[in-house]
Amino acid sequence: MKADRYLLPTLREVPADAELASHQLLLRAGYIRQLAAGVWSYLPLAWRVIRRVEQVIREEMEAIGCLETRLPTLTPKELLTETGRWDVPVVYKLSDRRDAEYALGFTHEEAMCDIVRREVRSWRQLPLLMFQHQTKFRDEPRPRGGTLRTREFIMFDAYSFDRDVAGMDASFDTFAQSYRNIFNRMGLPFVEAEADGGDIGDLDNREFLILTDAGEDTVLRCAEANFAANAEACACPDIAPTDPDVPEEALQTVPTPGARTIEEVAWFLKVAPQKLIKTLVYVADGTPVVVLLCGDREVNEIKLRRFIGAKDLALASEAIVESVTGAPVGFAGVVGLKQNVRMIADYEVRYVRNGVTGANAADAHITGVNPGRDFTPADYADARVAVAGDPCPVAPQYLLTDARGIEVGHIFKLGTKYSEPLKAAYVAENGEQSTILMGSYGIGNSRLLAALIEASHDENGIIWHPSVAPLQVVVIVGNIKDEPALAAAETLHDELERTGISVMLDNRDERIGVKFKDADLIGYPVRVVFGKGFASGTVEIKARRDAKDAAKEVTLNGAVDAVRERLAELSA
RNA sequence: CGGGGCAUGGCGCAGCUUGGUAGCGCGCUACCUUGGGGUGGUAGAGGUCGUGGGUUCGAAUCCCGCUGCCCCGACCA
Repeated sequence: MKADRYLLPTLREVPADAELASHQLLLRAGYIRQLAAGVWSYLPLAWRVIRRVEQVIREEMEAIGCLETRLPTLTPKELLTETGRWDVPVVYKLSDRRDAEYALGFTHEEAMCDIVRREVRSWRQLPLLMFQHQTKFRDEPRPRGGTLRTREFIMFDAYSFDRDVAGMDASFDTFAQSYRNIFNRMGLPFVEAEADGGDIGDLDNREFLILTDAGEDTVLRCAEANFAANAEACACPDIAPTDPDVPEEALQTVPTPGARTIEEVAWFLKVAPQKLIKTLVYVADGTPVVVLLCGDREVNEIKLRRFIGAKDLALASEAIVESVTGAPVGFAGVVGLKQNVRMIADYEVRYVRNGVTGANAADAHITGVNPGRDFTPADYADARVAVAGDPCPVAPQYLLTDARGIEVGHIFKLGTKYSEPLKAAYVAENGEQSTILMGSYGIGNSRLLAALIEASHDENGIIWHPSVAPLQVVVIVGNIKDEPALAAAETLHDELERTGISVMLDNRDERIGVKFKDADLIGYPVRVVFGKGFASGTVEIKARRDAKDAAKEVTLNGAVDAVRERLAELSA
């Protein structure tokens, strides 16, 4: 590759719209350009990285016998109607000239399962693993962070089809290990976390994240127990406090004029927020439910919805709150609700002694409230959001710490969630029809582009791992008017390419400082300079991650070997 | 969808308060110069000031509507 014939639109200044380091560097180093909100063009350098990423994944898929396919982007409405996913909010819809309707592919469980239901007959054909690399379309409410969250993005997605649960579990484990191999090969430090499967599937699932402050997700971790979970899915164990027993006080109604929020009531009554029993009214599939939490806690609607088994769950409207409690919003309480509705309390509420709760009447609260004596919830459940400082769910003697993370991969056991409605079945060994069990596995390739940079850059630019770098080596000619140097650099460029090492020859008529700056910005793992030492037969070799002045002189004859050694060392 | 911000040559910005010839730096073109971390100089090219309307003799500037983009939140298969 010759720089004078390449598209290298590097920017000296930071584009105003970019906040994240990865976003700024992708723009400044000439990798991407924006076409619309959440819609990005990949310039030649970025496309090379994407293809490298795809290749690493492809090789790991071949290693586990996962077959590469390419499914359509257009998905007919009828197929998505079979699984009830035509009307999910992120779908881009379009119609043809005969008014037939289609979705732009946002994921491919249905399309992949459709092939299997048509072509797979017998247990002998299972398990079957297939994958593709493809552009997905999702009408994101808010794209952000360059290629971190976009409306059109490149994704690896794989699907497993198994005979039984044991097979599905084995496939899941196979992919989990494959993911570790993939990210390790890219030199990407990652964490595996228990996660919420969203609507895609609610069986076992696991996220692969890289930890960075730029991340959108909060990960809770326990180093001692080697535990990690996405905060939205992290379990909270039911643990009794070790506090000494406190005698129960009598109920007392106290005036709290205008104090509606937890903070206001806690301040007004001079009690700790965790003494307050927060009383929330939800509507689950049309039925009101009262949820109780300690005042310093937030409800985890994902856990709550799952516990109730509801399809829809949302905070009740003001009118419903008033009809359930008989009081304006802000004064709901556990004692003396107007309507008899199901009451679900978070585990912690069980251990509240002499708590405070709304009086179900305007401008009043009740003190001395004790569970068991004054109210009895239908259920105690894990209903709150876990936060840093909470006990670890697997080793409660340790406390969780938090960190931000970018989700780069997610794997799911799907069971029969899609194969059942789509009627994907096979004839088992015993001659009976049986439903196929599925798994699905995704990696956001274009998001990975940003994540790799978040995980590896400095103030001068990107630092690529050789496995994903757009080019392995940049050969810089200090001054192209030095014709022997230029000629020798061209020869080295050709030799390196012949040995299978991708290389950019920076033969532009620029000062050497410009070439150094661009090389650092673009992030080639290894740099070779034809400069001062060339007259005496040497060139300089330096890895991008080395210090500025760490270049080593090698003889021109030894340059190819030296580059190869350096790359091997960087790849380890 | 709620809150905030921005829109002026390719990029970064000033000009707007107080209406009167559209400006700066970088980049780009040509030539000279320089040649180890974005060299210095000379001469150039390039802008319907996001868009529609209104006020005015006159609008980048004042008023109203719309659109686009960014950030926070909601949401996020």
